[in-house]
Amino acid sequence: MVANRVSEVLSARDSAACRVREILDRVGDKWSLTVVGELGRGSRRFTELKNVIPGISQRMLTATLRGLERDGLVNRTVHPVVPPRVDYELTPLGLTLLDTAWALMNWALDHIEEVDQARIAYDKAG
Amino acid sequence: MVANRVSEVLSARDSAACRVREILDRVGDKWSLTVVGELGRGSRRFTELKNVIPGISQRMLTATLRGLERDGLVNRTVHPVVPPRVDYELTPLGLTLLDTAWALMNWALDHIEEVDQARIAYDKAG
DNA sequence: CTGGATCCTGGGGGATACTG
DNA sequence: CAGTATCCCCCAGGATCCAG
Repeated sequence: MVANRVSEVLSARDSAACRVREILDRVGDKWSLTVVGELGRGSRRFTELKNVIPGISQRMLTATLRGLERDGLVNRTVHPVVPPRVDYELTPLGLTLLDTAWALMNWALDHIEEVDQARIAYDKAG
Repeated sequence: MVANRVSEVLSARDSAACRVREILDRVGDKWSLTVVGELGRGSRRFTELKNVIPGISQRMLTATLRGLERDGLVNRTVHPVVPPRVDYELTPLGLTLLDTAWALMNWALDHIEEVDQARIAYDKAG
């Protein structure tokens, strides 16, 4: 439990902490993390992403991709062909997020059971 | 760019992927990550958290702590004294999230500038 | 058939006031 | 001090339609 840079910056209560939270808000939501994780496996088309991410609506996929593109994490490439083809891939900046994104998803994967148990116990006690 | 367990599970399109996203939704939002990060530095009282996390409302702090408690990440201890005193601390499960949470926050901290530049460029081009 | 824009509703989330 | 209750607004996000 080292006191690292994050905790120092956070405890400073300055605007940097606010900015970090702003970035987290963009990059920490489930769809962004999922999309980044999927694109980490390679370039994908819009429909491929939609098919591979069950439960996401077109609207949310579009919005998520736009946000990631705006933040410089994803490149959008339109191929002028018929039928239209749009490829999405991680930028170098996006690649730097990949390990962390996967780490968080791995954590979730590893602890689903424990979280479930905790919820059951909490709801029973409640 | 290794193909790890997460990408395998995600590509399997089974319910596990959905559950992972559910957990991410709870644990990946900015307030939960921020609270976990702060509690990683040690036990905190309600008001201490509120003071140290600028911008959070009582309502959101309460809701965030409740959610983390329900998921077994945070312990809530009420001391029967006047005035009342309530301490929050990470559970062992919560501690397992700490490194990853800090990693994500460190990533945000390290890449604020790049994200800002990307946004400016994107908005200018748009 | 692909990707994007529009419409509309539920609930996330802030501000404020009140309680044990 | 540590919440709960209430009001209210805004937008996340699903359903649907549009363009090429």
